[in-house]
Amino acid sequence: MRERADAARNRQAILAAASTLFDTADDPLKVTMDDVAAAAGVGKGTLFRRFGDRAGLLQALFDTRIDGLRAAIVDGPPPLGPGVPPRERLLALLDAMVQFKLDNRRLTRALEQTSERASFLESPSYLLAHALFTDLLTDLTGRERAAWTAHALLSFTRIDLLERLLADQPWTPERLRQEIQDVAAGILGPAQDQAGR
Amino acid sequence: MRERADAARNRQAILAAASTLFDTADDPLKVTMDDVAAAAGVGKGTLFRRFGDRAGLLQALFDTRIDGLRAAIVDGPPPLGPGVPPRERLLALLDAMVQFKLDNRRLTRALEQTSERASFLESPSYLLAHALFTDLLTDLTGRERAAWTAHALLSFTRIDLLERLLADQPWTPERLRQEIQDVAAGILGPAQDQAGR
DNA sequence: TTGCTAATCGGACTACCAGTCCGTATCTTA
DNA sequence: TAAGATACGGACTGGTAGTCCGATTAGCAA
Repeated sequence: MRERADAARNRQAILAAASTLFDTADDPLKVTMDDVAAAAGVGKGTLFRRFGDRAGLLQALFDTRIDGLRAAIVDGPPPLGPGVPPRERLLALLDAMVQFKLDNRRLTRALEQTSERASFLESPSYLLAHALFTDLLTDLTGRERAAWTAHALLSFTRIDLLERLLADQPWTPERLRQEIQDVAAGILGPAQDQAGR
Repeated sequence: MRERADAARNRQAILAAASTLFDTADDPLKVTMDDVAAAAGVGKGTLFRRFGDRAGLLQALFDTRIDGLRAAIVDGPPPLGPGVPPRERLLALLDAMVQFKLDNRRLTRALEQTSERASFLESPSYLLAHALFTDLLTDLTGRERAAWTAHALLSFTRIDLLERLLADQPWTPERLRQEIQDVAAGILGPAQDQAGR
């Protein structure tokens, strides 16, 4: 059955209000569900009925924002899309993820630090990224090492680490991205194709 | 002025009780400060006066446990102690840290997931490890890249990542440690001197 | 031993927040 | 337009970190 008109309207109002709140707040962890409900002009019950819990709301917000990137990866043009040599594609994907998280840093922080129990290592977006990375890595490092190497690369994109680095004086986003690329390139091995290891 | 006898006694009682509680609990995040106070046979006020807050208690516990490792690093024998070539020492240190965190996994989990505001990236033990790693890396990768590379290596030791991997069927602690060593070796670049060891 | 003072004790109390509940209001469809 | 299904909202619950302050006790001097 379709969602009732008022329900759909409220869903949008909540997403819009939450989007602004989390982006604006200095500390997104301090944005409460009451804040969101109030800003959306909606009761608390409505908020929870729509999104289940805090993590659900954050994931929904994150999903709408990351959709463009996901599309670009699934069937976009190079270097993110399919049909690119694994090594290049992995580096491009990693860079795109870093960029995305920095562009959405407050929301990302809220998301990665909210889910305590099922850490963000279990979240749909992480699982998806890990599956894709593992697949691409299988060609480069062999099946054995692919899974762990994928985790290793993804661990560079944790928002607390990224933000911590940017808080240090000499780091700019550009320099950070470049260094991540360098280290990642080291993990992937020399550019020349070497069969297995 | 020295700490009063009853205060010192209570500090020990609290540390002992908390140690047991955090190690025993399935989910150390569910151990409350009330639990600790009750188990130690002490009032809540006493607990907070001694350790400031939850993070302070956890850090104090962690510090007592890690002290042996710290001593081994500062002036112990090879391969952890000083006087070892940077590359070897870094790999040994990394492995020791992984091992330590796994041996103390519940406490480590409580610690790394408790400090929300000042994430564990600001904790004394992380800062110490990062400083040491950066120093050793300066010889290997140059000053420029040392700081970031240190973060990259340390990101492999996050307890949620380690535990997540161990939860997957095929991973044993030994295999995990070996894979971490392999990837870390890749980051550090090929060994300069003779092959094999 | 006795008495004095400052440090310490303990548990009731506050503040805060995620998530629930249920009587009321609104939408949908026939 | 009326009935039933769905959604609304905000008062309420439960649970936790951290505070407060009157009662207690250690440490010390006489």
